[in-house]
Amino acid sequence: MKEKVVGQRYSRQREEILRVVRETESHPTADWVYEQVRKTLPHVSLGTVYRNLNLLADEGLVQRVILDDGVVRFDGNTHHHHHFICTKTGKIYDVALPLDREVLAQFNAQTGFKATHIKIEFYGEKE
Amino acid sequence: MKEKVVGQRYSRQREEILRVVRETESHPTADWVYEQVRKTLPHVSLGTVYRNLNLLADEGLVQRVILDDGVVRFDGNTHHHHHFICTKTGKIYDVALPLDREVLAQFNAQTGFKATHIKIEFYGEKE
DNA sequence: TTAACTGCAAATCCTTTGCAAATCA
DNA sequence: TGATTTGCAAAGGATTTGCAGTTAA
Repeated sequence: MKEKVVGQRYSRQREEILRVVRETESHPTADWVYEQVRKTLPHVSLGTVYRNLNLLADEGLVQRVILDDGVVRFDGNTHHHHHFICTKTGKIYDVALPLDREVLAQFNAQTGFKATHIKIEFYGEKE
Repeated sequence: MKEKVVGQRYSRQREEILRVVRETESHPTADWVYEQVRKTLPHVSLGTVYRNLNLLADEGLVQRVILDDGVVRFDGNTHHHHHFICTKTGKIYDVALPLDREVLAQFNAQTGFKATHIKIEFYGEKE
């Protein structure tokens, strides 16, 4: 379905890049996305992948994720969520939990800051 | 006090680098540390700063901090703590709060993961 | 037609590394 | 002296950018 995917003009490359990010839960790097997209568009360039990932992230169609290792990854899940990182396998899992309000409230009460949002990373071995 | 600062051999450069990181609360980058150390050791090289920051981080004498912007920073505060990032100024504040156990417990109960530690970033305008 | 997009390659940024000289123990 | 550490400069890896050609609208 060649829908116009952002405010910009349609491009096959962008469509494929978005599809790849959406179809995985692996929180891929730009390079991994590039390798995948190459399977359907062998002449795509890495520059195009970077340009489009950034554009899609700016549009809010994908999320940029940077964890402790400093590696830039992308996530097709654009709902607000946190991450669990398995310390054994390195795998990253999306986790949504209704803890935010509570933690924010406690934090603001205890510190006097006015935090409005929060990002949590959980580490441990996935049971 | 030219104490032997790590398991390795003493060096003036390493001492200065550690001092600079300890004396600021600004969560500096390697480059900022380099500029500061240059004030007392004008011939220090950026490579030496990187080498020592990494060494000190590995020894646990400083902490490496990577937040949403992907920039690698260092923190002389080696106690377990979280960060508050002012969305207006970009300033990073250390925050210690006794919320971890609680959040971890709730998270594990709700998800079935076995998270053992947690990293929280708070965003908002500093009151 | 023409503004947006692409592939390519070069440039940039941050960090690491190899090496010969200097330094600590 | 011998092992570490240094400064320097070159190498590396990830990402961005300039440009001429291509393509969607």
